[in-house]
Amino acid sequence: MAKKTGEKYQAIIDAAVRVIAKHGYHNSQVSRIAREAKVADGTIYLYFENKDDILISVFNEKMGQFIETCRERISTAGTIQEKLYILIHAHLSQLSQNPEFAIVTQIELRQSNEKISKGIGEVLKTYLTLIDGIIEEGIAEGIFHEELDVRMARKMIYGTIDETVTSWVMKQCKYDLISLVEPIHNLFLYGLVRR
Amino acid sequence: MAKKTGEKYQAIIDAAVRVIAKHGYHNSQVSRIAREAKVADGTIYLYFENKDDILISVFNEKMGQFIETCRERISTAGTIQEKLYILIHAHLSQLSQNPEFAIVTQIELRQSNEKISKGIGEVLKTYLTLIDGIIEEGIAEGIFHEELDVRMARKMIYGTIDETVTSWVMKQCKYDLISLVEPIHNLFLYGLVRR
Amino acid sequence: MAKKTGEKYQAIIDAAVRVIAKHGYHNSQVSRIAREAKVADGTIYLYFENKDDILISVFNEKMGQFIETCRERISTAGTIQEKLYILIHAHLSQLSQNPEFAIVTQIELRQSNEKISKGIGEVLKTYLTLIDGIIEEGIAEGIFHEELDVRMARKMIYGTIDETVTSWVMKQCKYDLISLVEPIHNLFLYGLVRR
Amino acid sequence: MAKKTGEKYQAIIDAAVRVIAKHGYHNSQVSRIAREAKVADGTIYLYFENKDDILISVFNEKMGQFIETCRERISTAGTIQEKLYILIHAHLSQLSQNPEFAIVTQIELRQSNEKISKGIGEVLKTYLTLIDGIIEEGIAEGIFHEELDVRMARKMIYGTIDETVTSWVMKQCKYDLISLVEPIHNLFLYGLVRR
DNA sequence: CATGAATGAGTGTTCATTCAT
DNA sequence: AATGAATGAACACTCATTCAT
Repeated sequence: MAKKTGEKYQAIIDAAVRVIAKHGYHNSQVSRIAREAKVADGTIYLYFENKDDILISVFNEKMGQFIETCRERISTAGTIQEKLYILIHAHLSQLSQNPEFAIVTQIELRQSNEKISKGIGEVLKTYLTLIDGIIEEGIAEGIFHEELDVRMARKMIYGTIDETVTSWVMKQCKYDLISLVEPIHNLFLYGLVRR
Repeated sequence: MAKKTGEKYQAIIDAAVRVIAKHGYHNSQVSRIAREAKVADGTIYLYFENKDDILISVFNEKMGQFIETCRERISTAGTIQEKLYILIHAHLSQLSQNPEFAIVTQIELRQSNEKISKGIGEVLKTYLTLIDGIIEEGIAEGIFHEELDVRMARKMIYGTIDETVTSWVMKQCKYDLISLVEPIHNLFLYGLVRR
Repeated sequence: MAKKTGEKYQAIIDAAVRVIAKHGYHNSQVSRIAREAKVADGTIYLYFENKDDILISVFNEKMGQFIETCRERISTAGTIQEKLYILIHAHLSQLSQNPEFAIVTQIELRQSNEKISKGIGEVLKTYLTLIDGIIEEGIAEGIFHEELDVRMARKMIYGTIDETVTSWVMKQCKYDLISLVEPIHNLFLYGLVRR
Repeated sequence: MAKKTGEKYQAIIDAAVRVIAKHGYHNSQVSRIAREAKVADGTIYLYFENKDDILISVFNEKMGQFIETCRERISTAGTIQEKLYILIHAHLSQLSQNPEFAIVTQIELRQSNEKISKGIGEVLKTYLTLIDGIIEEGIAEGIFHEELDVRMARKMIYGTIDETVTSWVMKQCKYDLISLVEPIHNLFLYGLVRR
């Protein structure tokens, strides 16, 4: 029914990101996205089931690329510590370079409804699995604590980075996000306590 | 104009938490909250400016108590490590005992609009300041790394705990949250890397 | 049920005129009138059947005095021409001295509903009858055209004066109303055509 | 945004006149007008900004034609006296033939709010200017008193005719309005006093 | 494929009125 | 007589979705 390809499909996805970033989720009417994408309102429904589907697709498309980029970069790393470093860096640098998308993921998409949350959850899982992989490898290599709770460690990593980006967006993306990679990396590896 | 005391005020606040937790923010009509609180629709507006004000008040009232409890418990602790432990424990145990409120804070309130976000931000700041205090004290006592970036460390602590609670709520609050206090505490103190 | 005397009755009437003149009919809530009269909302209903009754009573009370004043002044006049002059003068001077009441009669009360219109009609009739008396006397005395249609002449007199006051109110009561008595009088007596 | 043409636009305008004339301004809900016009509630908002805009448009559309008709007919007249006669006749005959519109202009539109009054004022001014033209011409031709106050004379003419129509509407449009043209004309030209 | 005019369900808020005290 | 907290009916407007062209 809804065909998920074609240049109009992409145009709508891109328009949606721009509109949501600019006007906020609650002011992103279908007709506004249509206008921004220079298509008719009805055309939207040739490519998307409904409004939620636009939002979910936006996230999937963009997040898909995001994760792929992370995975590729990590694969170039040597040590576990480097992989973790690259993960943090890839996450922050990508959002840093695309503040509009950052606004959408950190703020606007969380203001949406349950159905969207679920749709998003699916893709996020892939990302979390990527993090899990690094942690498990670290344990297997004897670098990380062997009794580490993988899911817990993942929550620390994801939760910390996510909170960092949210703070940055809330502060109008005014400061340099990349400079935080190093301190985050250190916190993850060695924690708060001095030796 | 809107008087923020009285038993009806409390009844509405409590009804709002129940209704939002059960039906979600977007299905929490004023009339539904009124019915749940056993008052007339119009009565709501004797105690609250508007719908947003209900949400903000819910958060302020409940979060106010939450923070106070955290602060009190922390003041009983001896070492910095204990204080951090108690913070994590207080946070998780309180939400653990009130899953309805947890749902509201972790999911529903983030789906609200800008005005609500602002109202919430104020109170949250108090909590973050509480965390900052612990970190600064840890540095001053020479227990934490002296070059620690306080705001970054705070983001790790808050981000990790927040993500932990969100995960728990998303998984229907099925598992024991308190058992996570210990691993979180260890992660915060010593990080991922084995010595 | 509603007792129409007492100092609170008067206080409410006066408060209503002030509130309506200042905030307009559609912004004159019962509670606002009550506050202005320094009585409780419920007290209003000890003196008035309902909101419409306040409005009607305002008009009756004030218009009653208005008509009485007109009648008294006219009785002092000698000729018919003088009586007509005095009528115009009494009408314009009274409203001129009380712009608040003028606003209420010319603008606000006409924005009210059917029931109020009817209540007002009753009192107005008394005024129109007063005008009729002058016209009939004029005809009887052979001063006015004998074939004059009394009701039509009355409509001219009332319609012209009323339109004059409305214009003046719409123009913020900025100019002198009394100076119009003379030209109106001339128009009534001799019409437009030169002899 | 609101496109002010098309058959649905006309249908809504006409429905509004019927509904308001029948049920009164305060009982003319948008949904009622929509039902009468056989369109959906939302369709109203494709053609009108808001409810007030319907009322204003009703007046402008109908009053526009009204004024145009008056102007055309007057242009066929010879003497000033004839022009005045035709003005009165055109005014009364048009409303006489459309009692529904008469009810709306004389009663219901005056019960509306300030914004509507303003919208209406604009068009009315055109009509008053038309009257002014006749008076000025009468003075220039030496037929009317040279010291005539044009604005005052206009108020007499408009006020008298307006009051005449209002009376007629209040009396359920039961008697013949046209038969009043002659006496009104005489009053305007020669006033009350016999020569 | 594409259009965009038309649809109509859904809801926060006001305020005249009541009545227990 | 007086109060004022509580009531609940009423309504304009938005916007996701459809479908005839």
